[in-house]
Amino acid sequence: MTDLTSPGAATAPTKRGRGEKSSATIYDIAKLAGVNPSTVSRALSKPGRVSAKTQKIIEDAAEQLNYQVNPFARALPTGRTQTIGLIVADITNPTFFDIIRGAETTGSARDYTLVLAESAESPETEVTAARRLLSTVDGLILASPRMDDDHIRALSADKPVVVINREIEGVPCVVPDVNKGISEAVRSLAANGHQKLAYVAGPAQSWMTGRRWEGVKAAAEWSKLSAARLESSKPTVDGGRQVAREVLESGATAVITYNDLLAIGLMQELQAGGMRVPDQISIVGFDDIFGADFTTPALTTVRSPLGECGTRAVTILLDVLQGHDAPEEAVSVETELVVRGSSGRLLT
Amino acid sequence: MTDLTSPGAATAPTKRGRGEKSSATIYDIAKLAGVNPSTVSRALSKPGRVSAKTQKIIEDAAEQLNYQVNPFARALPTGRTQTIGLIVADITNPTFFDIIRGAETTGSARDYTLVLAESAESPETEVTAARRLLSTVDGLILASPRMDDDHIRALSADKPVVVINREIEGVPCVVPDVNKGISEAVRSLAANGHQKLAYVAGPAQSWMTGRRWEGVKAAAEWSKLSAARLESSKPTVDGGRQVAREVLESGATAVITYNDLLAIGLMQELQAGGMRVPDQISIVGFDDIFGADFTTPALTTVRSPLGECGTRAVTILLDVLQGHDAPEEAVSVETELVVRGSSGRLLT
DNA sequence: CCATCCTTGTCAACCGGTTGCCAAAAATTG
DNA sequence: CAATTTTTGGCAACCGGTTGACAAGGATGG
Repeated sequence: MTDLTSPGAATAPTKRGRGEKSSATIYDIAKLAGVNPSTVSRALSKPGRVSAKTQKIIEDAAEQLNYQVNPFARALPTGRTQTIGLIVADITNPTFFDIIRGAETTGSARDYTLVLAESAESPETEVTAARRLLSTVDGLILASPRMDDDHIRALSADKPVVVINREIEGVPCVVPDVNKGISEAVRSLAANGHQKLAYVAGPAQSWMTGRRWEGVKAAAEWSKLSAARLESSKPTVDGGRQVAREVLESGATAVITYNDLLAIGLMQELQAGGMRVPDQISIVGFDDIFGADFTTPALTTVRSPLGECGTRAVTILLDVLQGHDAPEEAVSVETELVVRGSSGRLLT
Repeated sequence: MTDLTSPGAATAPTKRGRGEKSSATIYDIAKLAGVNPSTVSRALSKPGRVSAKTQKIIEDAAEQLNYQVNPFARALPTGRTQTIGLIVADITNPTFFDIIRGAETTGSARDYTLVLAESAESPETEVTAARRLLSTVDGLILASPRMDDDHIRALSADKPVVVINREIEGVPCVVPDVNKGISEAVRSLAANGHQKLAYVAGPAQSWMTGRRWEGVKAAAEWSKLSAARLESSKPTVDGGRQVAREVLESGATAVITYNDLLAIGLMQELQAGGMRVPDQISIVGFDDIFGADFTTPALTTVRSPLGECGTRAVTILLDVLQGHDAPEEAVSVETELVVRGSSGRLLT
């Protein structure tokens, strides 16, 4: 365990005259070990470039001085910062929590630090934030970016960029393959006697909302169900409540929503209006966010492995940084239906 | 809007021979403006040190070259990075989501970038992460830290540190004042005819769990209720389910839990066992996390303004960085009872 | 035993800013 | 108009590493 209490009082680095504790530099080590600073640099970062003997001496000295590289001094000539940036559209949206966590954990395991920024759903803010981050990180991950393809390609030309939840020609992407999960959902609904399906769409600028609708449409066709597309005002609990009336009017007995928040809001509003879920209407959400199982009944949902998306994105990014090639095709991660209580047999 | 497409082809900075786009330096600007690099540096960072005329010339040149400072080059001599670190105990714990968001938003507004790390509830990991971050950020925020006071003080001696959700002598802290919220909760329960109260505690190493218990005990005494303390295995939904039996056996008709997750798990388990909430038992959570209103009935809870904690912590940190003094006392933010459906009159 | 090659450490330049010190230029004052 | 003070810009050192070029030292081979 790192010992924080001993500032190495014996052979203090002593740089600033005052009592300030400043960390040791490679020059301090060099002096202590009796070699040239550049040798220290090599010993510490170029394995094999220095004889085992000197290596040992230098490492001991470094240890004794409690040396830590100054990341900025290193970054200046090399450009490498051991840092990756992550930009999410909305920090409050739980969809991103898992992505953040996956990215942080994976990065951390490979000694990279995560730098986080939010675009607040604004394409302009996103571009600005991306530009700002790009200069200080080794690579960038964009989760559900709102800016247009060209901007992303421009960033990508500068430094490695990986995109989550969207496919962009020429940029490595990690995208949940919605088809599997959706067909499971639709098949399950069909098996339970449903015939009229509704899809509640998300925001127009989200690439995913269209993708999911296509999946639903195709699966419904295959299972010989009818499918109607309804629009929501915003992809939140509130938005879900607001679309409830439309859902009822559509006559659908099963609803798949763009995301879980919509599903939860919709369910709350329908239940408040006296509808029984799932007896009278089945509701299936999307993503399996935190809290999806807090509802009564618990929400059936198509799980997107968001955490894995974060993990994969970081992995790809770090691989690219190490000189590997990025996957040509978008990397797809599997989705699956999680059956809970909000969907089931129709009991009219 | 930032124009990403024009790399300034006309007067390209031209540094690396190859087609690589490297951004312009102050030397490029100096040449273009016909002044010394140091003058450029001053014009760009020391307002007033340079005559208005030269200032203008330099700014124009910078604009034309699409100049951006190199943060590392600046950080090297100054130590300033325009960056703050945030360490949370558990990224998956929704309690921290709001803190993260508050911190990111506030920092961003004052042109600071947020660097995020997780300790995975381990004191050792936390110390390591803190050490690693500390060297690259201007200041550090520790949310519900798990390491001991001395380690925190050691960090604090190095660079400004602000702690959230814990009080430590000599370190600026932001702590929700639980008393107001708790007394509201207990008074409300007493008014609803409850007499036996139980408190479900959280993890022992959490400073907050004790604090909350004391609040509950004091408020119960004041309102002439009995209060029993029960232990949970872990502060999660699962932990809540596991403690349900004990709660029943305690004979309490009202429960206050260390956090919302426990409350939600507890409620699910009790309901699964046939108990009616709130008719037979009232449940009050803590924090008002995302999803607390997804349950049926929606959870009554003592809201901790976590987002505000993040905001306040960043504000204090940046103030300190600007030379202001840190508040002597721990800054306390108000908690309040949010009455929803899970608490109410006892109907036996 | 000397020529040759490989290993290993040193020198010095460089990354891109910041800043103390000084002198030239401008402004103020008598 | 000269003397003095205040601005303003330039010089050069420095932050703490990295790295190409090179030479000294050691091992190997003929």
